[in-house]
Amino acid sequence: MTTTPTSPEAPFPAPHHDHGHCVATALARAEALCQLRGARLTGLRRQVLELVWQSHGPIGAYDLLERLRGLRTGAAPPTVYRALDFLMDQGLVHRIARLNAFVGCDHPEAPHQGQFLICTSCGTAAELTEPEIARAIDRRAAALGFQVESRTVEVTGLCPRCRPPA
Amino acid sequence: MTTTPTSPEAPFPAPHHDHGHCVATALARAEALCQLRGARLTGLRRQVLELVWQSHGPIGAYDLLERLRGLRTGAAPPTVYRALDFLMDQGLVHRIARLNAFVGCDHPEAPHQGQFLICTSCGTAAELTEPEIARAIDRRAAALGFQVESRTVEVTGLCPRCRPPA
DNA sequence: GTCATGGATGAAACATTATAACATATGCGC
DNA sequence: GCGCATATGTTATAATGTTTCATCCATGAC
Repeated sequence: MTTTPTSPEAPFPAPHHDHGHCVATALARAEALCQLRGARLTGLRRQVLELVWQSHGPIGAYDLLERLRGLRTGAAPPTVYRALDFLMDQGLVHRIARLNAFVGCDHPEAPHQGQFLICTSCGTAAELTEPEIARAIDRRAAALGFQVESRTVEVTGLCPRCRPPA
Repeated sequence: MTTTPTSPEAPFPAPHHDHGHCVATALARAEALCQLRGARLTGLRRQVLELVWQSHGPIGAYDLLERLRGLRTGAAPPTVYRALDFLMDQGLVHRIARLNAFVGCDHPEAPHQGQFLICTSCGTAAELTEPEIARAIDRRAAALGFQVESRTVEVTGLCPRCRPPA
């Protein structure tokens, strides 16, 4: 597979890749994962997950709501937030605190917190899974007697396509 | 000085330390720093900074507003947010994205982004300045061609005083 | 001195993000 | 079918943050 725009080695997606394929893959994986876990990926939750993936970058809850209303009537804020809560519990979606926005997870199999590189120019967010970052945090925390529960790492800057060439 | 509860070596403050002293020190330092920079630490901004420090932990903008109204009449949300913007520009205050809250900075002299250990039990937040964490982030970002602007590192867990003894 | 200028604050309204509370529906085991 | 837990519908509200325009005030030019 030569076009894996969301693989760990190339977390920033190519500009014109077949994103429909990404979405389909993510949904299929979510389906399988929930079945395995006995979690109920209902129609609503599946729709919300699909919308998150379609956005192809961090998307706010109210933007999701607006799009969801194109798919079903009667959707309200709790509709979206509850679906997102489920999806986050399952590791299918991450929340980016700095942006108040949500993004699909590439590798939901193992529970984890995302580390993100967020481009301030084009808005894309690339997820990292860098053990060295987590280790550096954990070492310092341990030295201070702090028992780590979760790590939020959100880096802003310019992605390879948006940064000045030189 | 044997009681420096906010020194880099002991970022979690002792329970009963003289916090009034911390506040006074922070204000004096802010005063000197702004004078040096030609920045105007006005009465309002000074009051807000004092309230942030007095809270002795992350505090929300609307909590600050409520307290500020005890000191002056007519304060509104922009009153607080504008003061906080100034204080953040000067590095005197950091924002913790996960908490939508603000906290005084221990070492505002050099511009930096904070790294925080946030106790989910008692709510205190300890600021780190750990080059190794920043380096780990920068290494991975550089490998991906990402040009870093700012790094948000917010770790939740249990502080030494709240964690189970064993 | 006073006058122009720009930054700081006052004041009202509004925008965005998230949750509470309670009712209804739906799926699933028995 | 019944009963139960979970999921969803619905309304309202809370919490957080911004826009806009008016007014004030310190500072420097003249």
